[in-house]
Amino acid sequence: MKARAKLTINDIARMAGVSKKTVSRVINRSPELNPDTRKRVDELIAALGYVPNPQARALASGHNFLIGLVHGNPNAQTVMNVQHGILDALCGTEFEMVVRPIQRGSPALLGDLRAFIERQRLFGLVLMPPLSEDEAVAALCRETGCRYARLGPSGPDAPDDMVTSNDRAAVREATGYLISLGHRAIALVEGPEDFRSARERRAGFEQALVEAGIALPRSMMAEGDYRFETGLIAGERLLALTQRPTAIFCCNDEMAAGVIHAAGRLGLDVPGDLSVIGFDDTPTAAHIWPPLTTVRWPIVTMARAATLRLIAANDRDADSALLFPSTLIHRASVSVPAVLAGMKPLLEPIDEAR
Amino acid sequence: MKARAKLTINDIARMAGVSKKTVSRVINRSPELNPDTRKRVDELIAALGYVPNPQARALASGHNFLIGLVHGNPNAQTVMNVQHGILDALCGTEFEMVVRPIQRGSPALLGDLRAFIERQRLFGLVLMPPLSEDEAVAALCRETGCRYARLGPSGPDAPDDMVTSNDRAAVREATGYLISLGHRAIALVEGPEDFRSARERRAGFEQALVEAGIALPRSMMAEGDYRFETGLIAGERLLALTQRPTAIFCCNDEMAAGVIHAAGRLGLDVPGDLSVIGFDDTPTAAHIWPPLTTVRWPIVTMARAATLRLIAANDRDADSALLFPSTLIHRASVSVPAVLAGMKPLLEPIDEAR
DNA sequence: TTGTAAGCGTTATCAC
DNA sequence: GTGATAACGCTTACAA
Repeated sequence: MKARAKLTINDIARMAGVSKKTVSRVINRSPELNPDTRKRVDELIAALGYVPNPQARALASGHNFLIGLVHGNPNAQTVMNVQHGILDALCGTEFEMVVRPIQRGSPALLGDLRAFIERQRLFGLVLMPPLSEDEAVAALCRETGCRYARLGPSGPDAPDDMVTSNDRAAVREATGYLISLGHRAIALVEGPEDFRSARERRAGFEQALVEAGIALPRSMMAEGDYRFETGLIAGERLLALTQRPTAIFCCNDEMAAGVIHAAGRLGLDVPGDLSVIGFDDTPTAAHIWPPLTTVRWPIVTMARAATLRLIAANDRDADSALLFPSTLIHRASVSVPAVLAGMKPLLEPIDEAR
Repeated sequence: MKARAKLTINDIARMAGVSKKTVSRVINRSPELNPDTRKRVDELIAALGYVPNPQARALASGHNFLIGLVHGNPNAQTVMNVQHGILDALCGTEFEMVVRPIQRGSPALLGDLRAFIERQRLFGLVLMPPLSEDEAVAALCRETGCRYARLGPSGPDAPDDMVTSNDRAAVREATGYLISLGHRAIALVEGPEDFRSARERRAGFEQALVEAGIALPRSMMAEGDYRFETGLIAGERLLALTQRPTAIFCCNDEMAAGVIHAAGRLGLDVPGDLSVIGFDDTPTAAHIWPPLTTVRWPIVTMARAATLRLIAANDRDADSALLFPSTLIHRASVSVPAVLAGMKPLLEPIDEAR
């Protein structure tokens, strides 16, 4: 355990009575090696606690044992969750995570990213939305020889190497749940158009309404950008409608919190006067009053899987799942619409999840 | 701009007609250099877009241009804010940020940390609470020659190289505000004892009560650990008291959200029946209903200042402020106690901050 | 003030 | 299978 910082490959080579190249082969798990030699060197390395110097490896091999996380995501909790997943996967390996925020939509994006990759000699990059949806970024990675793993919602336009969750199906289910409770005047607070997640979630919402034969007037759809403030504004507009919605599906939790906020300002009771469902299951969702019914996207698991795939030496390790299921988390922000309260439920009651 | 990845110090040296050592001196801003030579080389470097290879520098010099963020902090938003501040400071420099979570209280902590520092040859470490309060960690940094910057609340036991905010004074002010509104039955939800912030905040609370001559029975103090759930439990206990508090100060926002949650469950109106103040001004604080009055700790600014201090080449840059003021953010979770409502205010009304 | 030579600790090349 | 020897691109002595 002691003096570990001073041990070099030369020490190991000398003590094992082999050349440094052989030790290098052991370290790098080269297939062409006598099993006995490997075992002997491996044991010596373990006994002495030798750890190869990452800087020297980086210089000699041309790539660093660094996984980059580049994000331009507005949601702090999502970024933290992704970091969590990455670090989970990296724990116990020789890799470290380096984080770099980027200005979404900046013209310098590609240049900065290239400089980042080349300068740090990144081993790989984890891309999260909305960057994961940018084909130019993926192309840059391929060109620079930097591996990458993408995280995002599935969908017809999703690349097939992406680690995904099925947002559309999840929202369809959530909306279907509202319908099953008797809601008919259901509004939607959308996310930003340039996020595939926003488009997928809207598609799921629309699909559920179509299947139930419910019309969706334009007035029942409000734009948002995934931030609280836009949820607040959207909520105030929707709740001022003559035909006020009895339920609102929001494309993420922050905006749902904004809608609940708007309801509070107007003196409306949630869920008595208005049911609300969000998406993401951020901590805020559980901490607001009433607790928010929402869709849980298994982002930590997905980030872990993506990272494992990234650092997998062989393709055998990489054949893990690519699609992770989202689940509806039932809390207190949803109920039967007031006009139906006290009446016989239209359908069987829904079991509480978890 | 092109082929920047291929340029080496040798190319620059040859083209500038100097030795590579001279180029190295230019890169490293060595003071002993002919200004003309420096200018000439500098211009060539700029013209060619040459960027020194960080891996080679790391290997040769023994330290990497990496700033580590080690955290065992339970609050995701705080961690994100610190990352924000660090990256702000690092933007435009040659440094990158590498993040590493640690298991707080783990016996392997010091060993892991040492391995991390030595393996990555970290240039410096940003320490946030509660790690910033651990003298053993600071000692380890000194021993390994890794610079460090500490973030945390000021206080009698705070080291004087720490970048601080004055939690005690801020809480004293916040509590004084409650008292000035007429509250007398004021409860406290504490943070974990091993965080100095928790101790300082309690001290500020107690000080305010003492100054106003208000007794603080043990029953009016509830333990918490900075997480929502403990705030919920504390709130339920405090609100079940025969002498129910009319105001509760919570040592952070998450626990305040828990208390508001508990009030909601009991059918109590906030702020009508209960005023609540939190600490941190996380996004959740603004997003819950009612919006939470809270203390804003300038954590992003502090992290930025700490990082600038860390990477400052000369001490001239490091003489920036060490103490950053916190401010009380007035929102809707506080009002005059119900028993006094409608009566003449005891004091002048308080201006809305911001 | 500047240059020369010797590393830093690995991996790559190409013999054996 | 294994081992000399040369990179990798830079910094640090130590000269000049």
